[in-house]
Amino acid sequence: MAAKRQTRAPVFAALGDETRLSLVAKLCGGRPYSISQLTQGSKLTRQAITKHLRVLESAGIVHSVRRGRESRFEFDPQPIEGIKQYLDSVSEQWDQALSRLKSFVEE
Amino acid sequence: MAAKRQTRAPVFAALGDETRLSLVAKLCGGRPYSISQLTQGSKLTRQAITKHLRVLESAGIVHSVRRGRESRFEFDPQPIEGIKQYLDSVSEQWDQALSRLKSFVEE
DNA sequence: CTAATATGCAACCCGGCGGTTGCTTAAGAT
DNA sequence: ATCTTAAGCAACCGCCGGGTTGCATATTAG
Repeated sequence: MAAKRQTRAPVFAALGDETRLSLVAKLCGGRPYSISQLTQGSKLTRQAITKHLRVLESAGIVHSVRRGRESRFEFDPQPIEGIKQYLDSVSEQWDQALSRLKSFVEE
Repeated sequence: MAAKRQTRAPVFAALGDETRLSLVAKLCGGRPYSISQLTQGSKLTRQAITKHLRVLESAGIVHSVRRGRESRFEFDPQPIEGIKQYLDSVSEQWDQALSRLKSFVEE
């Protein structure tokens, strides 16, 4: 699974939009929502919401399941876990840099 | 500086680019880098790198300090800590949904 | 002083993104 | 069989983002 590297930028990009963030906020509650349901309350068109959902889907953050005439979207946690790990590694590097600096000053 | 709330989408967007991710990777090591230094090794132009740095700066992830004729960029950890917290809340919601589902199935 | 280095500024190009409108097709409801 | 609701498809639009080139300016080196 080493070939999966360098693929977290699209995940960040997918989350880099307020509309998409609110969609994620709704969907991560566990319950699936149809496109129409997700459009309710939003000032945007159904097609606009659909496009945003496709972006999230391409990033692997959600997936759709056709159910009758509606397609229900469900949350998928793996990509977000992935970027959480990445951010942890960034923080860790930073913390190590800080402690190196501190011990340097102290000596 | 309290009126900064609900502004994590720009942070995600700033990280939604491979070039910017590698800049962050370099800068989070603690050592400041000038624009020319950051351009070294990259196939991009100095101006391209500069633009990326400005994007990161607007998101609060880095800041520049003028030093003589060069401007050195340094990492700033707060915005990334912010989105880490946000992602934690998403994961938490998801986990709670899972456990609710589990206990529902079990009864 | 002069040359070289580091950056800033501005214009420009192109492609993709966010969003809309219009029409079509698929499934339920009556 | 018909009406209605959910969604897909496609074209179109304005705009911003990533990238380049060209030139101007400031600071350091010789």
